[in-house]
Amino acid sequence: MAQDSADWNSDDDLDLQIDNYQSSPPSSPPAAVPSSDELFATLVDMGFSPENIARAIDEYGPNADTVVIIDAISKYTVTCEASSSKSKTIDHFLAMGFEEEKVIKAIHEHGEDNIEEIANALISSAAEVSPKIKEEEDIEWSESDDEKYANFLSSDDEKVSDSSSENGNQLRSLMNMGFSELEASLAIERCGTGEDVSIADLADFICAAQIAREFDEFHADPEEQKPNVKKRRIEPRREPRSSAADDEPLRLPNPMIGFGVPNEPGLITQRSLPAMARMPPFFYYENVALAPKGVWDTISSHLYDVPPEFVDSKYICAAARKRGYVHNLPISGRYQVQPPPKYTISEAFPLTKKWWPEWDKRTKLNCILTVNASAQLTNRIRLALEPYGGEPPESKKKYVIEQCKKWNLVWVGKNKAAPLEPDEMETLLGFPKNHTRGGGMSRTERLKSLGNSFQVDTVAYHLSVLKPLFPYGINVLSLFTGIGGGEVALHRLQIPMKTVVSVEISAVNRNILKDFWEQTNQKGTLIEFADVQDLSNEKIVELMKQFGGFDLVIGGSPCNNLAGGNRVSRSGLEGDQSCLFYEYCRILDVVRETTKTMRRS
DNA sequence: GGCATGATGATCACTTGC
DNA sequence: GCAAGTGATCATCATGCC
Repeated sequence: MAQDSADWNSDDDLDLQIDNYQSSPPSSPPAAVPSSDELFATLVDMGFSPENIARAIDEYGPNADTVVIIDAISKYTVTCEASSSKSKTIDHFLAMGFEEEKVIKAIHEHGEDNIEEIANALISSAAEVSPKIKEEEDIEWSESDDEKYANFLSSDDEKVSDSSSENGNQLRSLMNMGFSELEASLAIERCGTGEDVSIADLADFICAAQIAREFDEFHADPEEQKPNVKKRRIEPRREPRSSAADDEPLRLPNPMIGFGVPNEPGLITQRSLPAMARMPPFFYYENVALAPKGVWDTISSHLYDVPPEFVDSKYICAAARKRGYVHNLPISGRYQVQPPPKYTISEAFPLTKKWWPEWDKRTKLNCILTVNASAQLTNRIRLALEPYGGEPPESKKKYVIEQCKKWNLVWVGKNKAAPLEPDEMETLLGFPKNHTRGGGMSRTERLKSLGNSFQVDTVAYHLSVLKPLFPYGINVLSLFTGIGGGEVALHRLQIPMKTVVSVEISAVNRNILKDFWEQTNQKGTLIEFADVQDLSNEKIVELMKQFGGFDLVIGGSPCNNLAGGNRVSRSGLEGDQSCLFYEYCRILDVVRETTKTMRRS
């Protein structure tokens, strides 16, 4: 089928296509080197404390390499967690947002044990500074919170407006500490006022409320998110949950848009990661959303309790693809790779419009699978429709629509519905046209590999936050690489790949990635391995020492035993292929531990 | 031997009707 | 609230043709 001439990968010449998408700037192109403000905001979004970020930037300078900054923050965090040398009192007040210098001074003046006096001194000090109004951030509040806040304002107007009241003082004090008025008011409303409730308790309450939103920002019942006043800012790592019985099983969101997708409302730009998930490297794991019950609970529990981000790619491109992504990437500052994917079938394949019957209401295709309809089906549909001109009976329409949805057919002639060609699938999935062509791949193998691949635009949208963090390039460990969806995404984002260590069992898929690497004139190093089970811990450490560690561990383990289409062996994570998920966990753990060791030395 | 083709349900989430 | 119906799903395997 001919393609829209404006399509980003529609040129026949592969080199030209590559040039096309290399040179296309992103819609909101980030600076090559992030400003200190951008860096600060991104690191806050990653879950690092503002105090540690400021400390690291102060120590190494605003132009220091991002990796150095993260490294320094990690060290502070480790030190903080271990409470080895730094006073817990200092940590306590640093976590509340006070400046370290003033905290130390207050402790010196009032003694380390006199918490209340230290707090009062710091608050007085903060009040002397000219008021700095912090803009309302994207904090999710339930309707009941809004209602309570409104009631609070209406019923306690006098208290709030009375500058001499305890309530008003506490409100102002909390706002001076950088909390929003809404946060401060809710804390006062829920904790009460008086001598038995200190500013420190209120600040702790707000911090605890932020922690309480760590998990399941989408799914959790607000009633179940009552924060614990005594909850600490940094939680110890929880042991993997042995069964889903302890917690409510993960549920798929509707609409399935994760933390938000371009062109759709409901964007979320803040989340708090479990403490154990915050340390480097970044990881990004993908698999089918519609896995057997309990599978995603298991996956999440083995990946540091990070809740999956479920996204259906139909909200980004013209084909559905329901997937879960577990990652520790920032979610603020995402942008869509350019040019954006075609959003509907008619936009993706404009020539089909001419033949598309009015009674076929589809605007999106279903998920691209690993098998395709036979050419014979096109003939059967033609024979079913031809006797009726343009208006077949309902029974025929129903049969044809059913087959079209089942096999993802598009209209390419009068009464002629045909399966997608591999290059059309490449377009839908965000790959360069002919990406899977050659390399010794048969048509059947192309279909299988494409059916198993990432939707590049979706993955690129998630990975786009790495662009300002790695202006000088990134080291990637790519597990279950397939045809290189992650690498194509990074390339389309124009994030230089310094090193890619790829592990992929299929020889033809490895050839595809190698071809892509050469065709796109990558300057970095590509190393390919065949089997994750052969990638020993020692080898991983050796590679990391050779290349200076990995910044990103990306991959989607086999879904064969999870996918709904498997009628033979849908046996879950313990299946012959899908059990390789545990290899991803093993390797990620080794990378994390080695990263920690390397950065301490 | 390589490849295309077609037959083979189960599971899950969601909708609908009562 | 519950049961039945509906639709979607990164698949596997045997068979026949070239």
